[in-house]
Order: sequence, then structure tokens, then C-alpha cells
Amino acid sequence: MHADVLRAPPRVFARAVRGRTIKGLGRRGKNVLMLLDEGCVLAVNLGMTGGLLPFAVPPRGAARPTHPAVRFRFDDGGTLIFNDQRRFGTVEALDASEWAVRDARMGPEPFERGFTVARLTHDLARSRSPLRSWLLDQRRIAGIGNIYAVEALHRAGVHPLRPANEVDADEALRLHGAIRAVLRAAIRHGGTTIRDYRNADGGEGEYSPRLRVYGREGEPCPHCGAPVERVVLSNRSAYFCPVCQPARGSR
DNA sequence: AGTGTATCCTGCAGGC
DNA sequence: TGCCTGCAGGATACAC
Repeated sequence: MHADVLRAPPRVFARAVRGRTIKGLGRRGKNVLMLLDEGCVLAVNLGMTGGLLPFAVPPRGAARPTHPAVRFRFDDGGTLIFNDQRRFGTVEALDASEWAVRDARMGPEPFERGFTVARLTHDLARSRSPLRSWLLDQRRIAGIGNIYAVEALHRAGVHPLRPANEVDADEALRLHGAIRAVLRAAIRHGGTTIRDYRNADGGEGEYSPRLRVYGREGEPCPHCGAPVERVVLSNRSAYFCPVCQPARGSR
């Protein structure tokens, strides 16, 4: 339907998934995983506007998704449509070894036991990237996007432009806690709907009113009242409180 | 090798 | 009303 979300030629992709059975579901970073037999993985990255929409029967009329990109049909008559307005999402069929390579390239899951303060401190020291960019890099930590990177930095009291290798031990400790806290809170509230995001049941996430700085340029910092500022790096907005997140040093 | 920028695509809000 | 610009939750090819 829209072949550009497939990384492979459509016929190659179809051959890889036709007739297969979904044995389980998973997630790695921001990727939804459908586990097929023989270790094959159908990996879906939702991008900015992607969504997986299940239907018991093929949707007709107004029920039809607005931007269908890939359609799967099941033997029981069910249909799964990957809908993606901007088509920044991707749908890929990977064999076991291809998935292993992909998995190994991704950083730790924020909630796994191996993601410790010591590991974060060690990894930060190896990079001069601005922290906001560092947090978005899926090779460092898997699963953090712009909203939660920005929110975690505010909770930790660290400036988004701070070079990763200049973060001190106390800041790393706070950042580690802040990453987990913001993700935990956002998950508990069903995610953040700004415009398009919907959960698997079609409902909106309830976390957006709880965002402390993201999208709040000029509004008062909920901690100190100073106006929230916006800075653009790598073409993406970061929001921060100039008082709670000083450009240099600890708070 | 590591890092920052431009780009893919569509739609919407706001200014004039 | 309509045209223009900027912006949007992601990831990466490419230049330096």
C-alpha cells in the first residue's frame, strides 16, 4: 500500500511473512516485536505517527484507517493494519541472526537490571554529545524519545546542552533516577498524546498535562516559576528551566 | 570514530 | 479565503 515503510522490496517482505504464525509479542526500545517461528521477528517502529490497528473483520467506510501503509490478513479473517500518516515508521521481517545484530546495536533497556548508575556514568564519560542528543541515541539507552529525554533532564536538574562527559557523579545519579521515574510515570498514565498518539484500544495517553517543560516554552517552571526556555539542537526542540537546569555544574 | 545537520512525509496552526 | 512558514512523538545517510 505504501512500500516506503518496508525496508525490503514488498515481494521480499511478503515472502518472509506469508503463512507464518505469530508466536508471541515483545518490545525492544521503541520497536514493537511480533515473534514468528524459527526466531524470525517482525519488527515495527511506529515512528512519529504510526499505529498498529487490529480489526476482527476488514474495516469498511468510516472505520477504514486514514493512512494505511501495510496490511496483514490472518486466517481467521482478522486484519492488522499499520497506519502511518507521515510514514516515518518502518515494518521489517528479520531472521534470527539479523535480529540479533539489531538487538546488539541497541543500548540497555532503562528498567533492566544491568542499567545501573555505574553503567550510565561509564557510558556518559565516553561521549562529548550534548545530553539531550545522547539520550535520544538508541545505541546508548534504548527507548527514550524527545519528550522523555527533555522531561528526564528537567527532573534531574541538568541542562540539555551539557556535554555527556562533563556530567558529575551526582548528576548521573539524578539522571538515572529521573529516566526511570519519568518513564514509569508516563507508562502509568498511558503515554503522552499531543496530537496523534493512541494506545492499542484507541484511547489517548493522559500524561501530557503532567509534562513539566516539554512544549511549555514561556510557561513557568513547575519547580521554581522561571519561564521555560526552548533550544533547538539537531533540528529538534529541547525545553528546559534556566534556573533548575544551569548550563554548567551541579545545582 | 564521533558528532551535528539535513532529509524523508503529511498535516496543522498561526501570521499576514 | 488562501498562501506561507514553522513545527511535530524518529531514525539515518552523509559531511566534517
